[in-house]
Amino acid sequence: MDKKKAITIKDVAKKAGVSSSTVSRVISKSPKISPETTNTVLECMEELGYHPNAIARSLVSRKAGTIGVIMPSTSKDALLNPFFPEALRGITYRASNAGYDILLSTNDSKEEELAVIKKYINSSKVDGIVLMSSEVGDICVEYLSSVDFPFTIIGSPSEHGDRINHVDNDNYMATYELTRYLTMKGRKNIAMIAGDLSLMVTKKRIEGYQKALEESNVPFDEKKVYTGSFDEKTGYEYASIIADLNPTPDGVIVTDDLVAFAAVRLFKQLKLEIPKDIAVASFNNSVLSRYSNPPLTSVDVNALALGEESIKLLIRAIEKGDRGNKIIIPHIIYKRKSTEED
Amino acid sequence: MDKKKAITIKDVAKKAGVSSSTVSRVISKSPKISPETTNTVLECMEELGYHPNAIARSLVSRKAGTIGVIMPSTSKDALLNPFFPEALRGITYRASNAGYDILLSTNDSKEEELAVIKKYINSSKVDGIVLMSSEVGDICVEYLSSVDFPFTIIGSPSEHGDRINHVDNDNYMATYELTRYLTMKGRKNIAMIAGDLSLMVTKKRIEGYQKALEESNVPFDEKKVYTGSFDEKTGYEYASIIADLNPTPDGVIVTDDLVAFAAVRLFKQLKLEIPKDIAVASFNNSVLSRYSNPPLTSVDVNALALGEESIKLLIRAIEKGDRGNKIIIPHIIYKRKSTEED
DNA sequence: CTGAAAGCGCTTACAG
DNA sequence: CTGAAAGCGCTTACAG
Repeated sequence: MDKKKAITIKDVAKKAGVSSSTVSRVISKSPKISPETTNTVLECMEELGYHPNAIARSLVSRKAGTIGVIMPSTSKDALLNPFFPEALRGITYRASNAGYDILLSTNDSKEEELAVIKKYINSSKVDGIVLMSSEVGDICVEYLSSVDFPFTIIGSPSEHGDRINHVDNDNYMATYELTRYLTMKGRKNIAMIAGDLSLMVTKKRIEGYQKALEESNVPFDEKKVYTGSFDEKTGYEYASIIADLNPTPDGVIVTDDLVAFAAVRLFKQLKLEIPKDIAVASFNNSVLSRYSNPPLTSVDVNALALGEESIKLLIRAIEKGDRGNKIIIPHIIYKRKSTEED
Repeated sequence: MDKKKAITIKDVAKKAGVSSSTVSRVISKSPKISPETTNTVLECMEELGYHPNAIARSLVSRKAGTIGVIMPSTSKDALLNPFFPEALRGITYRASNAGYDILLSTNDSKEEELAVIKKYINSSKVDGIVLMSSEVGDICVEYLSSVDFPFTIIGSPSEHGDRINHVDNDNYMATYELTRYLTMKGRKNIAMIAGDLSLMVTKKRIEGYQKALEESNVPFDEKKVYTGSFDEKTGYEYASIIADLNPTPDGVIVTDDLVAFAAVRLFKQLKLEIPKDIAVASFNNSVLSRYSNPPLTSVDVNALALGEESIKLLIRAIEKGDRGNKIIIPHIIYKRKSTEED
């Protein structure tokens, strides 16, 4: 593939009878160019079909005009719920509005993520980075902080949070409210399937759950909090353990619809009625939760807004050097039949 | 944000006591550098913490090292099924293995897509482009062909397909098989909810459906093919129309699980038994199809492979100028209770 | 096997 | 308001 000789700023300059400096200033909308020259230059650009070369521009301006987005591809952060696509949509939307492109990377481990981050930064390909997931003691957060490169986390950092830009839900409060709602409905024996303990969000949610139980005078029993891997299979396994408890819990909080859905299926197999015998409440408000039988009560975390705000924060970090900003996106609890007896 | 003075090839050259040409050659693994010089240069790079600047490299090599991915964000291509995230995973995986980064753009219309494509190309930010969806008479396909820029479609082009790289399923055959399978089960009155007619995939699927009916001596009736917008609401509406037909069809093919799921719910509301009264078969094999009650027979299109192969093709297009290659990814029909009476 | 030089397409002080 | 010149950090013929 040989590329044909590109039309450059010089061609435009020659045609317009000005210097390339002037053309450059027209491109960057510098105010000190007379309207007339601006116009002739603009016309010449049009006629020649000229387009600025972003690469050359980056080289001298030392701005990539690009934001790196680091996304997990599997595992801990169940990729099956619409969280990531939705957040990504918010990210690309805001970024492109602000004139940034998105460099996307999906990775299977934190080590891989770190390698990509270093590559992006060292090769000057990006001006800032969005981390779409973070865990306790996250090595990527650690690294980005240490080199003071502009970045934002979707989620919360486990350490020095006052110096790290992040956007998150109030997961403590969301789970508190969800649990309180169940206890208000008279549930007194509530289990939880919580996800991977290495994730900050899991910790926060367990805290909210515990707090709500305590306030409701329902004893907190850490044995009834099931953590670890997080997929359909886990949903089945934990659900069957929960069903076997004596007495059987009358409520379960599950932190993802997909897993909740699996649990519901198992409960139904065991002839447990939902919500009569056991209420089920969940997170992410995906299609699954709406269409499940019965429909699942679920917390909508507003992934779109999380994505959008992460970019707003990042751009402030890039352009103004802002650090340590935090934005909380409101959640909404959608109450459905899985917790509401008729 | 002022960036600290970067460590450049010159610093390495000085420290190693060689010219920057030599350092450059070491970076690009040019064979004509002696092992000794190579080693000392490598050491110096290590000691100085040197990393090549990808931007500068791109400028002179005229290669961006980046692939643009154009993704629809809404509408016609129901974003709720895991197709896009999965395909994206295949794309990023293959691309990063081949040393390319991914520039991602999500767009709400073909006009927007075209604008982004032009921007990517004109600003030299990408070496090639993947189109994740295409419609009949697609303006992006038209443009990319006309400028002969390397690109691949996931799906099929409506015109001059012999010159356009694309990877697709055999949607004609998949739907043919699915329909035949229903007629073999004794279904004689099969409706179809097919999706947006402006998409190539919709046309192909309708053709396969028609062919199978004809071969089964079941008359094809285009009135029983429901096209147009494609979401949960559509699923409900068309399903209620279908249920009202006289006689009521004994089978329906729906080209997406989410829509099928909505249809199933409506049928159940109307006390139609599935599959006894009406069999339902669908596409995409998402979580929904597995967890639906009853589980849905669904065609798995292997989005991951579609993504991976699209990149393989694109890289050949970029690096070797290949055009007009086509790859067919095998589909798998997962037969489940929605079409299988016990 | 290695170096000096030109150049990729821009921007930006500096000078006028 | 405009231009000449230097430079961003690299690669690549050309020459030796």
